[in-house]
Amino acid sequence: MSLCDTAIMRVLQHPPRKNLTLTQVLYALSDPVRLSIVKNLAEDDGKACGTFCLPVAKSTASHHFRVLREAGVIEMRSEGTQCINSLRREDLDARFPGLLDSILRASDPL
Amino acid sequence: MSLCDTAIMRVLQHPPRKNLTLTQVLYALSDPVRLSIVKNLAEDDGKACGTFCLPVAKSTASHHFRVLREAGVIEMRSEGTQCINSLRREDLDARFPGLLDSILRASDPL
DNA sequence: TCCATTGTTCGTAAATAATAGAACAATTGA
DNA sequence: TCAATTGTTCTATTATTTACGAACAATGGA
Repeated sequence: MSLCDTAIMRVLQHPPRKNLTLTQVLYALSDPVRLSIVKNLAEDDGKACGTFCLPVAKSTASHHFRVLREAGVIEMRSEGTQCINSLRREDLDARFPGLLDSILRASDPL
Repeated sequence: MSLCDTAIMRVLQHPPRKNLTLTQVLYALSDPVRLSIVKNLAEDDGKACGTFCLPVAKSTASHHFRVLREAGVIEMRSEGTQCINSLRREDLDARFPGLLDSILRASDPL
């Protein structure tokens, strides 16, 4: 069955670009676990939640992905039983020029 | 009496440049009150705590200044009964190139 | 249909953080 | 010396955040 024909497709809310706020983005990135997710995506975009090696329980990881999504930092789309994540680079760059790059450069290498 | 001769001079702890951490700085700047302090200092450095128009009580403001100081974002020095604040631009730029600028550019004008 | 996989949600507990008022401390000027 | 100014610290309260396990839901393959 094609993905789009799926009867029940989880709809994840993403804030539109214009609604992104600086403080919310900074807050989302101020947690080590969440920052590591973003750093990981910056190097390898489109990864499923389960492929990240995080030092927290599954439910906690789910929470962190949600914080990133609601801040507008990542986009999540379900694909089968998985959840594919990607960085909202264009939106972040448009709204906060240079911010993401400086943060990625400032953080230690993976 | 000269400032340096003062018998009891409050000694404020400031983290050295090398100890600044990205997550701590991001966290410090993720609060609207603290971000407004930093934006204010970026335009008008060397202001005393009392000259900021903040929507919180004196003790709460004191807390926010401390968070900024302990994250290494601002430098505080006492001068008489006042506390003079300045942005640690050079340290921030050295440690996290472009970060402060992008944040100041991204935030709305005062 | 059954089961494994993947991730979310719920309930809850522990830790953090923001806030304010009151008391306090240091400085300066009258 | 006394009082005003400026800011910190203490204490308490409230709210938020992080965390986990258990239960649940959706998907896809055997």
